[in-house]
Amino acid sequence: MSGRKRKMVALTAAVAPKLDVNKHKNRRDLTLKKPIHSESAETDRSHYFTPKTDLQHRLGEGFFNQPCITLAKELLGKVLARTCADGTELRGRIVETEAYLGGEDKASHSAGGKRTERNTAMFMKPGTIYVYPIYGIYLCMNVSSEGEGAAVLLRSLEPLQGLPTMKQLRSARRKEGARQLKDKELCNGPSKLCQALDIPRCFDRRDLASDPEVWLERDPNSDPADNKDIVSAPRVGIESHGEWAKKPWRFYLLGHPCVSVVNKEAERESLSGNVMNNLGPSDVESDRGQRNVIRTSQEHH
DNA sequence: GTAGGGATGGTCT
DNA sequence: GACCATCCCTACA
Repeated sequence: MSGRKRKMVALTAAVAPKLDVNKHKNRRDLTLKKPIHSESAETDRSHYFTPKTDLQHRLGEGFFNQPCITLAKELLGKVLARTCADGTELRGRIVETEAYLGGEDKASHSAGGKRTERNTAMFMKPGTIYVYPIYGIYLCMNVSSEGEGAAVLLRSLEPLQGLPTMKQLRSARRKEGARQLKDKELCNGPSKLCQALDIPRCFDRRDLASDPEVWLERDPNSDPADNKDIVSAPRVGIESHGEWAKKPWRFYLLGHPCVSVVNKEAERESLSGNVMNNLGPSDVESDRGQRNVIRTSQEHH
Protein backbone atom coordinates (compact mmCIF):
# COMPACT_ATOMS: atom_id res chain seq x y z
CA MET A 1 0.00 0.00 0.00
CA SER A 2 1.41 3.39 -0.91
CA GLY A 3 2.04 6.01 1.73
CA ARG A 4 -0.69 8.18 0.29
CA LYS A 5 -3.19 5.36 0.30
CA ARG A 6 -2.20 4.43 3.84
CA LYS A 7 -2.78 8.01 4.86
CA MET A 8 -6.19 8.03 3.23
CA VAL A 9 -7.25 4.84 5.01
CA ALA A 10 -6.05 6.12 8.36
CA LEU A 11 -7.84 9.40 7.88
CA THR A 12 -11.03 7.66 6.95
CA ALA A 13 -10.81 5.50 10.05
CA ALA A 14 -10.16 8.51 12.22
CA VAL A 15 -13.33 10.22 11.13
CA ALA A 16 -15.53 7.16 10.69
CA PRO A 17 -19.05 8.24 11.59
CA LYS A 18 -20.67 6.01 14.15
CA LEU A 19 -23.30 8.27 15.61
CA ASP A 20 -25.74 10.70 14.12
CA VAL A 21 -25.42 14.07 15.79
CA ASN A 22 -29.06 14.77 14.92
CA LYS A 23 -30.00 12.41 17.70
CA HIS A 24 -28.88 15.11 20.08
CA LYS A 25 -31.19 17.75 18.77
CA ASN A 26 -32.93 18.05 22.10
CA ARG A 27 -29.81 19.21 23.83
CA ARG A 28 -29.56 22.16 21.58
CA ASP A 29 -30.31 22.75 17.95
CA LEU A 30 -27.10 21.46 16.52
CA THR A 31 -28.14 21.19 12.92
CA LEU A 32 -27.34 23.74 10.34
CA LYS A 33 -30.00 26.35 10.91
CA LYS A 34 -27.80 29.25 11.81
CA PRO A 35 -24.30 29.61 10.46
CA ILE A 36 -23.71 29.88 6.74
CA HIS A 37 -25.27 33.01 5.39
CA SER A 38 -27.70 32.47 2.63
CA GLU A 39 -26.64 35.48 0.60
CA SER A 40 -25.26 34.55 -2.74
CA ALA A 41 -21.98 35.92 -3.99
CA GLU A 42 -23.92 38.56 -5.83
CA THR A 43 -25.62 39.91 -2.73
CA ASP A 44 -22.51 39.93 -0.52
CA ARG A 45 -22.53 41.16 3.07
CA SER A 46 -20.54 44.32 2.58
CA HIS A 47 -22.69 45.97 5.22
CA TYR A 48 -21.42 43.51 7.79
CA PHE A 49 -18.83 45.86 9.18
CA THR A 50 -18.15 49.51 8.63
CA PRO A 51 -14.55 50.72 8.60
CA LYS A 52 -15.20 52.70 11.78
CA THR A 53 -15.85 49.56 13.75
CA ASP A 54 -12.64 47.86 12.68
CA LEU A 55 -10.37 49.43 15.26
CA GLN A 56 -12.98 48.99 17.92
CA HIS A 57 -13.19 45.24 17.38
CA ARG A 58 -9.62 44.46 16.38
CA LEU A 59 -7.85 41.97 18.62
CA GLY A 60 -4.65 43.27 20.14
CA GLU A 61 -1.43 41.72 21.38
CA GLY A 62 -2.94 40.63 24.67
CA PHE A 63 -5.42 38.31 23.02
CA PHE A 64 -2.74 36.20 21.33
CA ASN A 65 -0.65 35.85 24.45
CA GLN A 66 -2.36 32.73 25.79
CA PRO A 67 -1.46 29.06 25.82
CA CYS A 68 -1.77 27.36 22.46
CA ILE A 69 -4.77 25.14 23.22
CA THR A 70 -6.60 28.00 24.88
CA LEU A 71 -5.92 30.28 21.94
CA ALA A 72 -7.06 27.61 19.48
CA LYS A 73 -10.44 27.52 21.22
CA GLU A 74 -10.65 31.27 21.74
CA LEU A 75 -10.09 31.87 18.04
CA LEU A 76 -13.32 30.05 17.21
CA GLY A 77 -15.94 32.65 16.34
CA LYS A 78 -13.41 35.41 15.77
CA VAL A 79 -13.30 37.11 12.39
CA LEU A 80 -10.29 37.10 10.09
CA ALA A 81 -10.22 40.30 8.06
CA ARG A 82 -8.18 41.15 4.99
CA THR A 83 -7.91 44.32 2.92
CA CYS A 84 -6.90 43.64 -0.67
CA ALA A 85 -4.76 45.96 -2.79
CA ASP A 86 -7.85 47.31 -4.55
CA GLY A 87 -9.52 48.16 -1.24
CA THR A 88 -11.85 45.16 -1.19
CA GLU A 89 -12.40 43.88 2.32
CA LEU A 90 -12.72 40.15 2.90
CA ARG A 91 -13.94 38.62 6.12
CA GLY A 92 -14.51 35.14 7.45
CA ARG A 93 -15.44 33.73 10.84
CA ILE A 94 -13.05 31.12 12.19
CA VAL A 95 -14.86 27.81 12.75
CA GLU A 96 -11.99 25.29 12.93
CA THR A 97 -8.46 25.41 14.35
CA GLU A 98 -5.64 23.09 15.36
CA ALA A 99 -3.09 23.61 18.14
CA TYR A 100 0.56 22.74 17.50
CA LEU A 101 2.44 23.08 20.74
CA GLY A 102 6.03 22.81 19.61
CA GLY A 103 8.55 21.25 21.97
CA GLU A 104 7.51 17.67 22.65
CA ASP A 105 4.62 17.83 20.15
CA LYS A 106 6.12 15.63 17.45
CA ALA A 107 3.51 16.68 14.89
CA SER A 108 4.56 20.31 15.07
CA HIS A 109 6.99 21.87 12.61
CA SER A 110 8.79 23.14 15.68
CA ALA A 111 8.99 19.72 17.39
CA GLY A 112 11.97 19.41 19.69
CA GLY A 113 12.49 23.15 19.56
CA LYS A 114 13.73 22.77 16.01
CA ARG A 115 13.95 26.19 14.44
CA THR A 116 14.43 26.59 10.69
CA GLU A 117 14.11 29.37 8.14
CA ARG A 118 10.61 28.13 7.37
CA ASN A 119 9.19 27.96 10.91
CA THR A 120 10.85 31.05 12.41
CA ALA A 121 7.47 32.75 12.79
CA MET A 122 6.39 30.06 15.25
CA PHE A 123 9.03 31.33 17.65
CA MET A 124 8.14 34.97 17.24
CA LYS A 125 5.83 36.94 19.51
CA PRO A 126 2.23 35.74 19.96
CA GLY A 127 0.06 36.97 17.12
CA THR A 128 2.74 36.50 14.47
CA ILE A 129 1.49 34.91 11.23
CA TYR A 130 3.20 31.72 10.09
CA VAL A 131 2.48 31.01 6.42
CA TYR A 132 4.12 27.97 4.88
CA PRO A 133 3.80 26.14 1.57
CA ILE A 134 2.54 22.57 1.56
CA TYR A 135 2.36 19.94 -1.18
CA GLY A 136 4.17 22.34 -3.42
CA ILE A 137 1.15 24.31 -4.49
CA TYR A 138 -0.79 25.25 -1.37
CA LEU A 139 -0.33 27.50 1.66
CA CYS A 140 -1.42 27.16 5.29
CA MET A 141 -1.78 29.98 7.81
CA ASN A 142 -0.97 29.73 11.53
CA VAL A 143 -0.97 32.22 14.37
CA SER A 144 1.78 31.99 16.95
CA SER A 145 0.70 31.75 20.58
CA GLU A 146 2.27 31.83 23.99
CA GLY A 147 4.83 29.04 24.26
CA GLU A 148 8.14 28.36 22.51
CA GLY A 149 7.40 27.34 18.91
CA ALA A 150 3.65 27.05 19.53
CA ALA A 151 1.10 28.09 16.93
CA VAL A 152 -2.53 27.61 15.95
CA LEU A 153 -3.41 26.46 12.43
CA LEU A 154 -6.49 28.14 10.97
CA ARG A 155 -8.38 25.35 9.19
CA SER A 156 -11.76 26.71 8.19
CA LEU A 157 -13.71 29.94 7.96
CA GLU A 158 -17.32 30.83 7.40
CA PRO A 159 -17.24 33.40 4.58
CA LEU A 160 -18.87 36.66 5.68
CA GLN A 161 -17.84 39.48 3.39
CA GLY A 162 -16.37 39.75 -0.08
CA LEU A 163 -17.78 36.45 -1.34
CA PRO A 164 -17.61 37.42 -5.03
CA THR A 165 -13.88 38.11 -4.69
CA MET A 166 -13.38 34.91 -2.72
CA LYS A 167 -15.10 32.93 -5.47
CA GLN A 168 -12.87 34.53 -8.08
CA LEU A 169 -9.74 33.78 -6.09
CA ARG A 170 -10.79 30.19 -5.45
CA SER A 171 -11.86 29.52 -9.03
CA ALA A 172 -8.61 30.79 -10.49
CA ARG A 173 -6.89 27.45 -10.02
CA ARG A 174 -9.81 25.21 -10.82
CA LYS A 175 -10.55 23.63 -14.15
CA GLU A 176 -12.40 25.79 -16.62
CA GLY A 177 -16.02 24.69 -16.64
CA ALA A 178 -15.81 23.14 -13.17
CA ARG A 179 -18.98 23.43 -11.13
CA GLN A 180 -19.59 26.62 -9.16
CA LEU A 181 -18.36 26.45 -5.58
CA LYS A 182 -20.96 26.74 -2.86
CA ASP A 183 -20.45 29.50 -0.30
CA LYS A 184 -19.62 26.98 2.39
CA GLU A 185 -16.89 25.49 0.19
CA LEU A 186 -14.95 28.73 -0.20
CA CYS A 187 -12.90 28.50 3.01
CA ASN A 188 -13.48 24.97 4.38
CA GLY A 189 -9.85 23.92 4.48
CA PRO A 190 -6.54 25.44 5.53
CA SER A 191 -5.32 26.08 1.99
CA LYS A 192 -8.72 27.04 0.70
CA LEU A 193 -8.98 29.86 3.22
CA CYS A 194 -5.56 31.14 2.18
CA GLN A 195 -6.72 31.20 -1.42
CA ALA A 196 -10.09 32.78 -0.65
CA LEU A 197 -8.64 35.54 1.52
CA ASP A 198 -5.62 36.04 -0.73
CA ILE A 199 -3.10 35.24 2.00
CA PRO A 200 0.28 35.10 0.23
CA ARG A 201 3.53 33.55 1.44
CA CYS A 202 4.96 37.03 2.07
CA PHE A 203 2.50 37.46 4.97
CA ASP A 204 4.75 35.09 6.90
CA ARG A 205 6.09 36.73 10.08
CA ARG A 206 3.63 39.63 9.98
CA ASP A 207 1.95 40.79 13.17
CA LEU A 208 -1.81 40.28 13.34
CA ALA A 209 -2.07 42.92 16.07
CA SER A 210 -0.67 45.72 13.94
CA ASP A 211 -0.65 44.78 10.25
CA PRO A 212 -2.73 47.06 8.02
CA GLU A 213 -3.66 44.32 5.51
CA VAL A 214 -4.69 41.45 7.75
CA TRP A 215 -6.05 41.27 11.27
CA LEU A 216 -8.53 39.58 13.61
CA GLU A 217 -11.71 41.02 15.06
CA ARG A 218 -14.31 40.16 17.61
CA ASP A 219 -17.63 39.52 15.93
CA PRO A 220 -19.79 42.49 16.93
CA ASN A 221 -22.89 40.49 16.04
CA SER A 222 -22.30 37.69 18.50
CA ASP A 223 -22.48 37.81 22.23
CA PRO A 224 -19.18 36.79 23.84
CA ALA A 225 -21.21 35.24 26.63
CA ASP A 226 -22.73 32.81 24.15
CA ASN A 227 -21.75 29.27 24.88
CA LYS A 228 -20.14 27.73 21.84
CA ASP A 229 -20.45 24.01 21.27
CA ILE A 230 -16.83 23.15 20.64
CA VAL A 231 -15.73 19.73 19.47
CA SER A 232 -12.17 18.63 20.22
CA ALA A 233 -10.88 15.96 17.86
CA PRO A 234 -7.57 14.51 16.67
CA ARG A 235 -5.71 16.70 14.23
CA VAL A 236 -5.92 16.00 10.53
CA GLY A 237 -3.21 14.79 8.17
CA ILE A 238 -0.58 13.84 10.72
CA GLU A 239 -1.20 10.10 11.06
CA SER A 240 2.49 9.34 10.73
CA HIS A 241 3.21 10.95 14.10
CA GLY A 242 1.93 8.07 16.23
CA GLU A 243 0.62 9.02 19.66
CA TRP A 244 0.79 12.69 18.88
CA ALA A 245 -1.67 12.25 16.05
CA LYS A 246 -4.26 11.14 18.60
CA LYS A 247 -4.11 14.28 20.72
CA PRO A 248 -7.52 15.98 20.50
CA TRP A 249 -6.11 19.35 19.59
CA ARG A 250 -8.33 20.14 16.66
CA PHE A 251 -11.25 22.33 17.64
CA TYR A 252 -14.36 23.17 15.68
CA LEU A 253 -17.85 24.56 16.11
CA LEU A 254 -20.29 21.70 16.37
CA GLY A 255 -22.66 21.41 13.45
CA HIS A 256 -21.10 24.21 11.44
CA PRO A 257 -21.30 23.50 7.70
CA CYS A 258 -17.91 25.05 6.96
CA VAL A 259 -15.89 22.60 9.03
CA SER A 260 -13.46 20.72 6.76
CA VAL A 261 -13.53 17.28 8.42
CA VAL A 262 -16.34 16.22 10.75
CA ASN A 263 -15.49 13.62 13.40
CA LYS A 264 -18.71 12.03 14.66
CA GLU A 265 -16.98 10.03 17.36
CA ALA A 266 -15.36 13.13 18.81
CA GLU A 267 -18.69 14.93 18.63
CA ARG A 268 -20.32 12.21 20.68
CA GLU A 269 -17.58 12.59 23.28
CA SER A 270 -17.93 16.35 23.32
CA LEU A 271 -21.70 16.12 23.66
CA SER A 272 -21.37 13.95 26.72
CA GLY A 273 -19.90 16.89 28.57
CA ASN A 274 -17.61 19.82 28.37
CA VAL A 275 -14.97 20.05 25.65
CA MET A 276 -12.36 19.51 28.30
CA ASN A 277 -13.64 15.96 28.68
CA ASN A 278 -11.70 15.15 25.54
CA LEU A 279 -8.63 16.84 26.87
CA GLY A 280 -7.05 14.64 29.47
CA PRO A 281 -4.99 16.00 32.34
CA SER A 282 -1.84 15.34 30.34
CA ASP A 283 -3.07 17.58 27.53
CA VAL A 284 -3.77 20.42 29.88
CA GLU A 285 -0.41 19.79 31.43
CA SER A 286 1.27 19.92 28.02
CA ASP A 287 -0.19 23.34 27.37
CA ARG A 288 0.82 24.50 30.81
CA GLY A 289 4.24 23.05 30.22
CA GLN A 290 4.64 25.29 27.22
CA ARG A 291 4.05 28.26 29.43
CA ASN A 292 6.74 27.06 31.73
CA VAL A 293 9.09 26.68 28.81
CA ILE A 294 8.55 30.21 27.64
CA ARG A 295 8.91 31.55 31.14
CA THR A 296 12.15 29.71 31.49
CA SER A 297 13.44 30.95 28.17
CA GLN A 298 12.50 34.50 29.05
CA GLU A 299 14.40 34.17 32.28
CA HIS A 300 17.44 33.20 30.29
CA HIS A 301 17.28 36.28 28.13
C1' DG B 1 -22.01 11.05 -0.17
C1' DT B 2 -17.85 8.58 -0.08
C1' DA B 3 -13.60 6.40 -1.70
C1' DG B 4 -9.57 6.39 -4.48
C1' DG B 5 -5.91 8.38 -6.79
C1' DG B 6 -3.23 12.08 -9.19
C1' DA B 7 -1.05 16.63 -9.01
C1' DT B 8 2.67 19.34 -7.20
C1' DG B 9 7.10 21.46 -5.58
C1' DG B 10 9.12 23.28 -1.15
C1' DT B 11 11.53 21.55 2.87
C1' DC B 12 14.24 18.56 5.34
C1' DT B 13 17.50 14.76 6.03
C1' DG C 1 15.13 11.32 -2.39
C1' DA C 2 11.33 11.10 0.73
C1' DC C 3 7.96 13.42 2.97
C1' DC C 4 4.07 16.41 3.32
C1' DA C 5 -0.74 20.28 8.92
C1' DT C 6 -3.98 19.59 0.87
C1' DC C 7 -7.07 19.90 -2.87
C1' DC C 8 -9.54 18.40 -6.81
C1' DC C 9 -11.60 15.26 -9.94
C1' DT C 10 -13.68 10.90 -11.17
C1' DA C 11 -16.13 6.74 -10.30
C1' DC C 12 -19.41 4.46 -7.85
C1' DA C 13 -23.10 3.42 -4.40
